[in-house]
Amino acid sequence: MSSRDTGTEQLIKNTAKHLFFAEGKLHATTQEIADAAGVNRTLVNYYFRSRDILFDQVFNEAQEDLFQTLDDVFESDMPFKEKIKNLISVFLKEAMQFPYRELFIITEMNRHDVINAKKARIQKVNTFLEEIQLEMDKGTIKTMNPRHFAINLFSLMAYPLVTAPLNRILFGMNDEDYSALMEERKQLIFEIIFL
Amino acid sequence: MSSRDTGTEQLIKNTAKHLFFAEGKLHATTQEIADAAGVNRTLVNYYFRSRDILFDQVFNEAQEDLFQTLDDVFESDMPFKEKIKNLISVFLKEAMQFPYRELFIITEMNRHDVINAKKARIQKVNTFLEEIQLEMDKGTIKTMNPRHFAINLFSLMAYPLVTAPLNRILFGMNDEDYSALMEERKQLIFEIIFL
DNA sequence: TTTAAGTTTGACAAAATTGTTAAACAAAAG
DNA sequence: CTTTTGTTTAACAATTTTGTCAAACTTAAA
Repeated sequence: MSSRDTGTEQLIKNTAKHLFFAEGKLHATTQEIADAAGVNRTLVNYYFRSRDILFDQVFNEAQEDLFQTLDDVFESDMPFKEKIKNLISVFLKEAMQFPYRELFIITEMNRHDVINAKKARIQKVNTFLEEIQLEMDKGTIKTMNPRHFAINLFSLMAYPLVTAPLNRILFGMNDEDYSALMEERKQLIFEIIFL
Repeated sequence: MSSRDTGTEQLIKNTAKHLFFAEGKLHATTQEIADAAGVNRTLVNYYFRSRDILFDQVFNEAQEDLFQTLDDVFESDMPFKEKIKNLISVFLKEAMQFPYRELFIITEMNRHDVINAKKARIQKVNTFLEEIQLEMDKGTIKTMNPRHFAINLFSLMAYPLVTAPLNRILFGMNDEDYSALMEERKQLIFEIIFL
């Protein structure tokens, strides 16, 4: 860090994340980011050199944050059911704040050409899948390809928040009502996934 | 139509839809669209006047197509379970071809300021919700807010296709394997939703 | 208080994207 | 064949977005 830190660099980055992940403004311009942050646009270049570099940083941190959250949950020493309950609680909380984070990751992957994950990452996923398989063997959850279990879990958590603007309209609900509906899902998803 | 139809207008629109809905290139430029269609860029202006108008048309048609698909399924005269089986089959097929269509709708809604649905549309949704409620009363499906049932259903169908690029990497699967996994879901989702 | 280093700003330049126009072209109608 | 009408193209213009730079500013250290 430099000798004098005004927090502007973080402010810009956080504002960008808010526009991308929270508001779903997936193609915000540097001007829009600067305006939202209340700073001069050239500061984006001063701190990040270019728009692309800012995007890359946000992209990488989004991935790291997501993986960190999942790792924290899975490397904790709990019985499987507890882990899942915890995962739902933690993930849904983050997803309610940043519903479009995964979407941003996906669309950025589509813009460039798809990257491949680190071996360590894939290993962790496999460990999770094995843990799921173990539960199936125990009979706690319905038998299927463990990937389906993981896919189901994340679909049930993430998608309703992505489609919130559309759902609110179709269901005739305001923000508050819809949030309440999402809260209910913590319990509901757990019940669907097990049993 | 005009006296001489070269099909170029449709070609441009279809190519745009393919970039947006199939490839997830949610912010393709007119040049990228023209290139993908193999036509001169100015034809986009000739046929659509402006980029915005093209986007608006694609947006409206995406919504119409989505709703039409759902209406066709729900206004058909079948028992509930059959309808759902049919919905899964039809929707998943479309979603495999155009995984990002709903996403495009959502992000366009976020770019402008959210529109409100026609009353007729909301009425149809309510009819569907009532039908779900009826099934719950009959005991065919787990009792919950019918909106959850609808949300669960669409989440399980749509999200795995949206996150395909990420999932393929994390699960170490190629396109073919992942498609096979998605095929399996037709049956799987049905089993999760009922019971 | 002067200096030095980082920060912020506005003016400007460059690049990317979109839109316009006139002319060339192609095909159907007269 | 000529005319008419719709289509396509290339050159150009306008706009939007991004990037650069020097000067002004601010604060900490000398």
